[in-house]
Amino acid sequence: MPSFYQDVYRAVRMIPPGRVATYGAIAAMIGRPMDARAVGYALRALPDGTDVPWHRVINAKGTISLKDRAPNETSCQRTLLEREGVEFDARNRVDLRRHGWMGLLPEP
DNA sequence: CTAGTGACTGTTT
DNA sequence: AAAACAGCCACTA
Repeated sequence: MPSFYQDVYRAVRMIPPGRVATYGAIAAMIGRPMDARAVGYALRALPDGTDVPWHRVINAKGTISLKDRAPNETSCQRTLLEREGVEFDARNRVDLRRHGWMGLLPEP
């Protein structure tokens, strides 16, 4: 099992409720500032029913990815975030200035 | 090993 | 503001 996946999952798990983190933030948190893409890949392979709150991970623009994959899934993610307390604007975008969670603690 | 792909990002048109 | 380009990393064929 690649440690990269475990690192990503661990970082996502420590995201507090009501907050969202960008792929870049997760990548930087695990010590790889330019691995945002790989982070997305790791989350993509994540199975349903996992303990990892993958719905709290969004792209840097504050929008939900997967737009070209399945509108159903994106809607589910938006609903989950709203339930957590995250507010979306008219364009389905999150205000990262308010809900954007900065790792605050870089891992050694 | 090389080549192609992708839940990304920052810079440049 | 939106679209295009290039860069980085992990995975698959």
